[in-house]
Amino acid sequence: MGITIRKIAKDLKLAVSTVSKALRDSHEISDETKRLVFEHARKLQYVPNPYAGSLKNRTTRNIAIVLPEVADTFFSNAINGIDSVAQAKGYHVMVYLTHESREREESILEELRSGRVDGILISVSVGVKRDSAVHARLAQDLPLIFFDRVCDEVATAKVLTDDFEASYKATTHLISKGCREIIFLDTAAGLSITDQRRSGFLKALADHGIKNGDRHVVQCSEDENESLDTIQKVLRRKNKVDGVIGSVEKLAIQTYTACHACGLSIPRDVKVLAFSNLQIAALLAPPLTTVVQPAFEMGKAAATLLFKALARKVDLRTERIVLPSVLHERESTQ
Amino acid sequence: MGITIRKIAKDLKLAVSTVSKALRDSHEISDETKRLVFEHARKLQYVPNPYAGSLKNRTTRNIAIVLPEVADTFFSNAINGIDSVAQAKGYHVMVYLTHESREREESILEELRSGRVDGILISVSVGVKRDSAVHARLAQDLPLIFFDRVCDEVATAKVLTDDFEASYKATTHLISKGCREIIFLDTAAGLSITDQRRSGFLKALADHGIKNGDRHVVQCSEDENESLDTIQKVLRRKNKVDGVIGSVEKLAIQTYTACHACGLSIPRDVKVLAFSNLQIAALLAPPLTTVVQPAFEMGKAAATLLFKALARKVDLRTERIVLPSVLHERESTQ
DNA sequence: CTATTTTACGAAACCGGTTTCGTAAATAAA
DNA sequence: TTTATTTACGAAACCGGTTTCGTAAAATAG
Repeated sequence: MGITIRKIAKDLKLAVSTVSKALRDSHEISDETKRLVFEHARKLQYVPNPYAGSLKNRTTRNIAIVLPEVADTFFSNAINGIDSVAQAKGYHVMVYLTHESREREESILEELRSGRVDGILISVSVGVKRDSAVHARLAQDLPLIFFDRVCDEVATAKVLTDDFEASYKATTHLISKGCREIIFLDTAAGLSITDQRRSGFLKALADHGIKNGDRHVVQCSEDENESLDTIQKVLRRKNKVDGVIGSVEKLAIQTYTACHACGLSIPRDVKVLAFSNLQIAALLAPPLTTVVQPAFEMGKAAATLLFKALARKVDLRTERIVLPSVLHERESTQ
Repeated sequence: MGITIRKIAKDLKLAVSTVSKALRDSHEISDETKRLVFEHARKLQYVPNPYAGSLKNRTTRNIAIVLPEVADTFFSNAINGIDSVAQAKGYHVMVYLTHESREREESILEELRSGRVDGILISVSVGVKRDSAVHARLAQDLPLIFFDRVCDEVATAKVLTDDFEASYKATTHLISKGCREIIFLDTAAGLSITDQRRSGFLKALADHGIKNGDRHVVQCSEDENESLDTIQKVLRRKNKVDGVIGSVEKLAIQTYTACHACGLSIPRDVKVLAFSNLQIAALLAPPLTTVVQPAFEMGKAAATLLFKALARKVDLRTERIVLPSVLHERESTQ
């Protein structure tokens, strides 16, 4: 059992309330008494129980990050951004991994209605609908902010990148390099971000006179092997693919693996480009052209917004922040 | 304000204690009453406040992971391993990033004595002494388990890899490939793991008749640019370096960058090998030979141990788990 | 010097659960 | 039928803080 405020009160023959007030530096307490209390608290190495007071003022100084996975450079950098703000504000970060399971995500959110955290930052998993009732209800109970992967139709704050524009630019880049038979590797379920990226892709194709854009979109699986298989089949088909866009990081890696397996040379046979935050993209064979999202900044922006909401300084329902991605041209699209 | 047990009691004209017991399926309550309570709780979407009861039975179902950073494949995979166990046990995971700052780590640990979490899994940052008093004291207050980077002299559980042996093997591998002028890139401060790895390296050199092993150890900086600079200088020195071992992942990446900058060919001019969990090591130019730690399993083992401790089924002071690393030979050491 | 205000502190309620203990009613044992 | 034991529930204390409110003593005003 740790040191409590009552132990200090007893030792000093003071009332608990006096000690509590002294520690909170209340004007009701004399400087002399405060000194005594602080000194004794320090001697006993008193650390207040965070959840005791939390009951009364219903605030835990905990926030939750809910995301598909942590072994992904975008997400881990976003966590860094969030953590940088949280640490500065004296908040604690709880991490919840959904592993791209809608069911798991929903049960986690259900649990978070309990008051374990004061607010939530979330990047939804595949399979979550854009008007998810679970997310909508949670957003009414406590501050909820979407970052990157959002539920468009849930009325709360969103922190995004310019996915449509970035994808349009990336596609144009491939076209300018001479690609005509470009494949857009899509994720299994409709993620908000890949929807945007696909739209940008299709618009670019259309604007450059490439017909039947839909034919260029390939649905991949969540299962790694299955997905790898799909990509290989596509690369081997008759009308030769000369460009590939990976809509998420994983697919870029799989594309490289698939090209190696099919004996295709990047960028000679096929040019590859991906949405990815891999720091070592430049060290790959060959260096990979990437659309890099400002992951750290997005996390930071989302967290900053959350703390504003906790201070009731903003109405989350109308907040929407869009940060720009950057295209890094490298050898894979030379 | 959420739904409380008192609200349910009032609605049903029962005592709070009755509702509490009913919800916990106490034998003191009749099946009929339980049914009523459960039904009403469900209708009201009651979610118990986790910290209310936590006051009485001093348990939060929260555990903390304290680590240097999350944007690192070893750590993010370890988190996955920990999370897999925690989720299964119904525990919640708090993540604390130290960013390799001893001061920050210590202040975090100090805060964790408050009862915010039931136990701690930690991989210490550089600069933490092997007999850190802060860590030792915390280990007395609540279950603390070191994983990977440990404080040898703090008497509590440790989950490690066979760093000495793995490094010995890795060095032998380089020697067998003809390397004589092998450089061991060490981290700035003495981490337990790099100490072990350095020892294994030196032992292998000695066993193969290479004198003055210490001359082969190069201290790198925590600062990325500074470290890169150091590596480049080493690569350019007169008695040509023909092998490099990166003791941590970051250094491997920097070595690649440095070789590119110096115009050195891997593996022709210099063979490179690193302790790294990068999944895409095989896609680098050239594919990197790595010593891979069982990150996920280590996290899992550490978490499992923690839950055993929470169930008072083990004495952490004597626990020590060592898992094997695996050497993946690739082109960088061909 | 009395009346009023301020200062400094204590008693107790409260937050939302859990747990102990007491007890009326129902059931079983004698 | 009387006594002993269960059964099913309620009252209240408790966990460790915060906060409200009441009040002696000290300071200030009149």
